[in-house]
Amino acid sequence: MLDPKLLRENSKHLAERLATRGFSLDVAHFEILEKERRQLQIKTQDLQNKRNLSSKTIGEAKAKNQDVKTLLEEANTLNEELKTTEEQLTTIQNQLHELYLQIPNLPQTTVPLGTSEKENVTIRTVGTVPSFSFTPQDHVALGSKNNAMNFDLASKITGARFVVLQGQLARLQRALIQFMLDIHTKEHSYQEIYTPYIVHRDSLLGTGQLPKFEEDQFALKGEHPYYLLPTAEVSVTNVLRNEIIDAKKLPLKYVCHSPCFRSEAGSYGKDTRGMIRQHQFEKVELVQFCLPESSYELHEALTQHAEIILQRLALPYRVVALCTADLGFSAAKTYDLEVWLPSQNCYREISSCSNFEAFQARRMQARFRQGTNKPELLHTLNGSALAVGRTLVAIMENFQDADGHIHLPSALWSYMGGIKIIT
RNA sequence: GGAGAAGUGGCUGAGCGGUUGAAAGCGGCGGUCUUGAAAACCGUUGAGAGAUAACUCUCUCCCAGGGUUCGAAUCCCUGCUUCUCCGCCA
Repeated sequence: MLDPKLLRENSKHLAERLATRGFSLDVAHFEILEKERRQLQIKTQDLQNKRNLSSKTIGEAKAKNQDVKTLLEEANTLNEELKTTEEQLTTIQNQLHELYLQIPNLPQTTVPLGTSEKENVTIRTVGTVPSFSFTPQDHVALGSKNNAMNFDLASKITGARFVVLQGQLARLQRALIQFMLDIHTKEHSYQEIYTPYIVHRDSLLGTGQLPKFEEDQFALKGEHPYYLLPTAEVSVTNVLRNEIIDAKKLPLKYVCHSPCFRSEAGSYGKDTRGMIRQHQFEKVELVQFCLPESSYELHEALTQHAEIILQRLALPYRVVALCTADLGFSAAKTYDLEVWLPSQNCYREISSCSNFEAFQARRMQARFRQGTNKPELLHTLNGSALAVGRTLVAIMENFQDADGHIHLPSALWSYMGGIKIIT
């Protein structure tokens, strides 16, 4: 959510900045609502004040055993007017709140302008793309050996866009999770955290998945409006919802492994083959809470933390700054990490590292306090480090040999019980 | 799943339906004292919103949402959470 004050004072300017990311704000409509809200609020508060005073008078009169009949009649008339005014105010406040929830974050000033993902800017390219003396297979073909990666089996159990991993591939996925968690906890000093995989509406509202992206979520049937976790960003960021934390404790850094569930509505026909786009996948997520003045510095650092995983795994990748048009709803700035996939002969997203500034914190009322100052909104950051399923795919495809064996990067050997090659 | 109890400020904890935004204690902050610290003493100390050029003033908030009432932290209903007991269970 944007700062309502800022929006009121600068609606035209903000509308221009929002337009760069393809969002059109109806300034006229907004200003009408705001004007109405303001008038109704003043009127309501005035009537409430009168009501409070009159009640006090009645109390005092009663204490002196005076007759309060006329006072009561006056109070009743006042209350009728107050009631309708309050209802009008509530209606308009709700309308405004709905509107606020629909407005995406402002792109930060360094975000490249663009009208489509084609205008994303590559910041750096790391590692060398492998060259093969044979035609490399994709992970689906590689994984079909011994049924180690089995999509038919998954669809028998559940349906399309799920996978069953068996044997050494299942182990490799587990090894990757451990490997990533170890690096972030030991080398980057993140606190490991385990959270529920089911969340309620308020959590999704807090991080910005709702109300706009309802169709991307898996909603659970039952008496509670529960959803499957689309990313640990949701559960971990909401740790500080409605909290005021001591500035001395900042930055707060969490790492969380979780499965992620996405309905992938609207992506029919996209990446239908293989493990790239699934309804369920594993991810290791980094989340940070920090002071506003340090969020951009920490955003760079967090991106580095994700990059280090790719480097240790010897995977070729590039870092891309998303342009205004490609920015996610809640993000002010995002770097995507894209890993090389030989079968597709291109780089594919494996991580997304974003600075949300105060956008999520305002929705969540996540604040900090410095000394005895007034509470202020935190800045939140997060990034995948990494998407585990896609990392598995990248390892299989980049490190295959002519026989279809996978030569594991040395960083994983100890996590695989000494296994260096998956045959 | 069944039966009970409870949810008040950073924490502990009072609070007959009417100057209670809320006693008291702890903690925090400022001060006195002290070479310094501790102790003691004094003062101060919630959040959000609106009006105003400003001093200030007003409104809302005692888990959440409804209701009763001129007036609700206090009464009623629903939900959520926590605790205790029973049942079931990885």
